[in-house]
Amino acid sequence: MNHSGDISSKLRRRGYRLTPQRMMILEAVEAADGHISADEIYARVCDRYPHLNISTVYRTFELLKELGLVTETDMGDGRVRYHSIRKGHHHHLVCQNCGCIIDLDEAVLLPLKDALFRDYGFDADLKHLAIFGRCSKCR
Amino acid sequence: MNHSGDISSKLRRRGYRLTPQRMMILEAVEAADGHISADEIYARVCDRYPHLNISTVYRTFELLKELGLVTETDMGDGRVRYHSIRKGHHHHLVCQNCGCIIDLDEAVLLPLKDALFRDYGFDADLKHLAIFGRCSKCR
DNA sequence: GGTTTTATTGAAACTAATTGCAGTTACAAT
DNA sequence: ATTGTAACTGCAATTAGTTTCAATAAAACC
Repeated sequence: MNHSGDISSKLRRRGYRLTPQRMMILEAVEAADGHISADEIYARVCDRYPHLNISTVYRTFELLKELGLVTETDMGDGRVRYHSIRKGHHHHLVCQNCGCIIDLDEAVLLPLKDALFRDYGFDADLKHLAIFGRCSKCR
Repeated sequence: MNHSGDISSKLRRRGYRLTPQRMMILEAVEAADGHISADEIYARVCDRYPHLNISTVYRTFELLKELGLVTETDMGDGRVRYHSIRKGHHHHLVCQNCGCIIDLDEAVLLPLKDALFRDYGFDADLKHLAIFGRCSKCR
């Protein structure tokens, strides 16, 4: 269940370091079931390791994103949320009226991804996406 | 060329008021060629009408968005940009490596919009969208 | 025109996120 | 084991955007 080994080497191979802060933040993201905000991670890690700065949390997420270990989604509620990539790709339909969130299968977006690649040579990063609109109830 | 008449009635019909601030902000958005940030609008309007508050700019954009007069796009550079709807719909491919922006025809997204409606009953608001990824040069 | 109602504004406080910098520390090389 | 150095951290300041609230002013009604 513990992946700190391969993450550690993944970091080191690129010249990054595995610090206690990073370990604890990564652990907390893996432990979280679902999408979690920087604030929430900060609060959870602070319980056990009080001397942590919120900016370190943001910078760690930046790094984890770069390494492809987490994805970032803006659900439109004013705070960005993060999600471990090991828990699978998925997307969201966010209703602008009632705020409900519908999980979306990746397959629906594949035709778009293909079209962008074919027509524009653009490799779209659709790992995590939120599409806004109106759900069936609110239409 | 002047639309303040029909905008004025559009506002009043919904119980909103046409204030000098709103007129000047809307004028500035129409005059801008392309996407413009709240800051830039604020600076431009302030030249002629110095007693304007930045929060009024944000609130006005919120309102104009609601009325469907402008759209909002996050190009990923840390500030949201606005665009008059009268200058046409379009979308963007934003390269996460070199930062270049490719204009995208609306038609490419129609199949996705249709699929979301058909499969999920979700009416996606794809008026303005930025898709991130890697352009042909940076792949 | 004058009065009233209530949407709107400006100012200031606040939140989420980012940045610059000086001091610290992981870890590779000795 | 010690050292050198570049990566990293905490702190404080900054930025984009939002919210609160008292004062103001559109526009509807007389």
